[in-house]
Amino acid sequence: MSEDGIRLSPTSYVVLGLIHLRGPSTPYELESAVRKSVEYFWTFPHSQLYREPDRLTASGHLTVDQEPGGRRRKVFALTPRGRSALDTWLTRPVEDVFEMRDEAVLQLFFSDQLTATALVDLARHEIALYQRRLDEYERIAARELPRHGQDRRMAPLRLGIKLAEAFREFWEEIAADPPPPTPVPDPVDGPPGRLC
Amino acid sequence: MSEDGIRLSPTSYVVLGLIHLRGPSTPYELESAVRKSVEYFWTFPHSQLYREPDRLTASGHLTVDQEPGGRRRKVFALTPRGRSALDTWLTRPVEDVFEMRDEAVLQLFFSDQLTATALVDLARHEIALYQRRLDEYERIAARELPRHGQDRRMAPLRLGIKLAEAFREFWEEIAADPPPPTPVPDPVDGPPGRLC
DNA sequence: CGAGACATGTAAGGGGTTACATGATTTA
DNA sequence: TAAATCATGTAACCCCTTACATGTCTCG
Repeated sequence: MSEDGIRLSPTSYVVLGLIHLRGPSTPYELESAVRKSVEYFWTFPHSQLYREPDRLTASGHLTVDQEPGGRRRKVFALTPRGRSALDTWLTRPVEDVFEMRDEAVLQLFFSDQLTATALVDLARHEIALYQRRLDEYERIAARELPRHGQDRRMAPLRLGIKLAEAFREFWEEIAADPPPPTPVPDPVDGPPGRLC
Repeated sequence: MSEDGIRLSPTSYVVLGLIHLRGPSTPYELESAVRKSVEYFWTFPHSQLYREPDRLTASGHLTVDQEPGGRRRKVFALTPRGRSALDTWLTRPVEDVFEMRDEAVLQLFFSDQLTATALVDLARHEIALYQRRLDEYERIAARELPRHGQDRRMAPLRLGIKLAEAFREFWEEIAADPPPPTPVPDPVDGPPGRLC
């Protein structure tokens, strides 16, 4: 897709974007920037922040400058090509919408042989998780509000809160009124059910 | 984690779960079952539905029976071990909550140099995507309602609708009232902003 | 100056996506 | 019976995760 070689994944753009915001950075600095920024909606382990800049350097999107002694840190900087890749991406409409890909939801889908109480247990567990998640979000929001107010950097956080609330409400409904399992299909009459 | 060898991913449980629901199945049948069931919240390409059963067979969770002639289809069936893995998974609390991992949200986060109108374009695009998604969900819901009513197999769909609505509303707010870019930090006073 | 924390990487393996490739059935 | 479609798989690559491994600073 890109003229030469590598494919740029969202991870690539996180790296390019953060270096653009911060200026030349070491992987370690990127890691801490991630922790302070996108981590709440896009996590990754630190090893990626060492590997991905190398890839982007090989493809000409970054340059690297390594300290000769001491910690031999690698400082990565944007090249014009990297900058332009970032700009292009920013205005390219994304075709994929979200996917739930939520393991607990998968369990629910396949939960036919679970008793109602077991299901309620799962739901309560999820409620607790989302409540905790919401608490984290609120803490971040409170911390960032004075600096970021309602600017663009805050918007994803508002979305995160919206979504976590939706999940929590969903599981609360399940816990309050656990839906019955799907009746076992009678092989005699009618075609097999659609949602199986 | 499992006693011998392989790690079971959510994909593995989709395969185990569907075979449990349908009985012995070929990958092709699994594919069509996926299309009719979990696909709307957990997609995968058909190649996985050929590879994953092989893995699960190697680990003793499935057995395979291949037709000698014709299409030489492989029919996979649950073993007791596969069945028990499924049961265990069903009651194991999931520790991971959802992650947005939404590329458009990432764009928004890094959209500082975008004009308000360009941002509105992105938002409108997203609104259209989610509207389409919602239409699909409503179509599925209408189709399945008579058979599945309010049972467990329908619950994920309700969640999907809730979430897609949350996304759509979010982008509608962005489009109606595009937030300002984050002010460029003044390097003179104060530490660098948290959300960068 | 020793211990712990901070900082910086590498290696291996796996799961998933993309792409390729071909056999079998149906239909015109 | 040829074309189109349905059906069935394989191969390669790549990103990501997990795990390992080590060096450097800082503070008591």
